[in-house]
Amino acid sequence: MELTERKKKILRAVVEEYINTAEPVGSKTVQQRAALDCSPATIRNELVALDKEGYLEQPHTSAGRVPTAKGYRLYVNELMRERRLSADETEAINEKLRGGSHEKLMADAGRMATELTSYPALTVSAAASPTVKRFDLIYLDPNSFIIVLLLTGDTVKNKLVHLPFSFTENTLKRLSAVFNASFTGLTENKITSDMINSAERAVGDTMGLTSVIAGFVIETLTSSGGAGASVSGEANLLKLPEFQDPDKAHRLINYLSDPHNLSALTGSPDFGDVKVLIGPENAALELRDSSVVLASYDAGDGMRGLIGVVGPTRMDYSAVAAKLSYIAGGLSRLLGAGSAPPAGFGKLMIKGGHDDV
Amino acid sequence: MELTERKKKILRAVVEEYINTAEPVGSKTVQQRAALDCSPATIRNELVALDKEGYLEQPHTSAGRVPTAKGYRLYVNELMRERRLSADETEAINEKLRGGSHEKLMADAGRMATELTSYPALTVSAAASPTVKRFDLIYLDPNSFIIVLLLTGDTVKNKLVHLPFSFTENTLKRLSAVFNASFTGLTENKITSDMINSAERAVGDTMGLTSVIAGFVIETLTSSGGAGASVSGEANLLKLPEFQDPDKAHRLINYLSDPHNLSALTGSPDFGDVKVLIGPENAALELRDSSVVLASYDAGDGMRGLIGVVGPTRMDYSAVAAKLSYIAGGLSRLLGAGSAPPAGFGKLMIKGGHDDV
DNA sequence: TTTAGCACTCCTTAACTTCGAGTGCTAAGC
DNA sequence: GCTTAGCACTCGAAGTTAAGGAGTGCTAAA
Repeated sequence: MELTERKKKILRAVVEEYINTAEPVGSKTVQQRAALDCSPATIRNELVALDKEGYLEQPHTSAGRVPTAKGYRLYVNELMRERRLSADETEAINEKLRGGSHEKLMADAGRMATELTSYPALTVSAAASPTVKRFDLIYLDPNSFIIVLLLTGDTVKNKLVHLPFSFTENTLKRLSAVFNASFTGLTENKITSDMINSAERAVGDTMGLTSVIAGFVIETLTSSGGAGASVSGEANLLKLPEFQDPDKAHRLINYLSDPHNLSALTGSPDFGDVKVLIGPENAALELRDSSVVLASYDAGDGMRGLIGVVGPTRMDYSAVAAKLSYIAGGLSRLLGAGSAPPAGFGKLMIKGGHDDV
Repeated sequence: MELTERKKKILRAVVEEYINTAEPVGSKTVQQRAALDCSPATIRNELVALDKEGYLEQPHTSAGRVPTAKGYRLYVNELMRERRLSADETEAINEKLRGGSHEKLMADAGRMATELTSYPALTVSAAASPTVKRFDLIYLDPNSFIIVLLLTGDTVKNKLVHLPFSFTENTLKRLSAVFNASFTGLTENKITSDMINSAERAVGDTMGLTSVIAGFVIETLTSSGGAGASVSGEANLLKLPEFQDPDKAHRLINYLSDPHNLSALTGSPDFGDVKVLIGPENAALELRDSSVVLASYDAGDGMRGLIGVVGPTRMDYSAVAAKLSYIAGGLSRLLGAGSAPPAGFGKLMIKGGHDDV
């Protein structure tokens, strides 16, 4: 059942006032805020109706109204006015978000999001199913070499290997050729032990070099496929009235500090533009009375990521969504595949990172 | 002026009781705890003396006693009984701490420290002055290549570079040779623009390839020299009675979340075994009513690092120091040049802060 | 020097009060 | 039928007072 225009106006007023003050909103305040041509008494009647329909609730009899998750949902879907960023804000974001490795960019973006929204920010990035594009072995001495893997998404991974037995540079060259020929373009689950065995025979490796290298390849593909996730600005929660209870804050911060939990948020498959999860809409128990706003970006080459913030359900969704969307847009632009050619010299388009594994 | 035996016993009892309960300690409790052959009245007289000498204080008249920073300092320096780890504890640490990259090990060690002490753990690692040991360029296509640097400390760094102009594999080979010849073994401040220019001439590079690469080398040496720092388990503070005030907790967590602040802790140059900084002994204002316990490890090749925890001044210094010392010993063992077994491993030696206050 | 005795201090907790914002309801007005 | 003024009522927030108790400092005697 569709709400009347007036009810919508009232609901909007309640939500917006509550977002600002964190105090239950009374009929008189609504009247002023919504600039309605009717008395507080009339508004009280409407409030009762909105209450019955589940959009609002009272902390206790004879207190003002507070939006429910359903109320926020309607607000976000229909009532919210689009918030555009000010020139200052976009400029600040552009300023902070220039180049660097994928990791650095994500960290900067997270800090930026925290700074702009004053909520904890989280970033998650995941290659859908990474594969090796290019494979190299760098010979150092008879017992050591470096493995360098170029993955889809232009991520570079490396590992320094010391072995208790010796080998020749030539062996490494052959191994490198074999791996480039047979292990590129494969996702982790496509690599079988048969393949490793046949590679071993192809180079005549009797010492297990092949399996050391294959092990690293598999490990890298697995861990890169798993998302890289991090949080920043958790401490900001403590300033919010809804987290004055240290226990409550502890539970949430603790939950956020486990990257595993963050990756779970990617579970939601629809990488749309901005996604808002309000209170109980969150799968995780720990997030049930908080809200999460997520914006996704596309780094090209199968790499996708999320940047988001976690805050109380009482959140300025409009402003937060606008900011995150803008940041995510910047990330897509900076990381995305369709990268425009660099402007001039010294302004290089540089991808990849300093990953040491 | 040296304290009498009895006063020391009393001080120890107060400190240890307060560590356990977080409540001011009364004369009667001291009597029981210290198993002294005198009445509470006698102990009260002694408490007054310890109070006057600055080892104890009262939150208010007619409350029990609480140790001052000076009291804790004496306790840590002289009164504390060495705590040895249980087999379970050492086993748990050995279990968690096996291999992996330096970063992974540090992260594991931090988590371990948080888990064992239930305080936030911090890790800081720094290469004294890293240099490049080996230099490689991997040709990908006419516009892209990967730079791979092997640094002292066996850290490998890489970067994928896309350029708006093209070059040949041969050019890269020559560049690689030149860099290996003239840029290895140099600390960041030894690299001059003259050197870069002459390298440029040597390969006949007119496009600025050389300066791109040199830029990365310098950037890498600079950022690796700067310490890598991180914290984990900040949320644990919120469970402590001294951080029930969200504002206080906020200030500290915020302070810890800036890696720059953590690196500052390395400032203290004496990498001894274990270092305890009690309350006002800390330089940072934000740490003035907390304590920090730091253990250092040596990863060989000029790499050194710290692992520590931050907690209330009311901290079980003995247990914390033992645990950190053991973890740091493990790190030295796993990361160290493999050569000498870390001296005094498992043995507890505490170097203190200043004797003022 | 030690200790029993005792008055005193001051925090903690709980019960009770006041205050006021905001409600729901009723009845009158448009 | 919708709106609105009026009014009694509810209930938390904030302040006040009172009781309880842990622990002290002091004094005087052993």
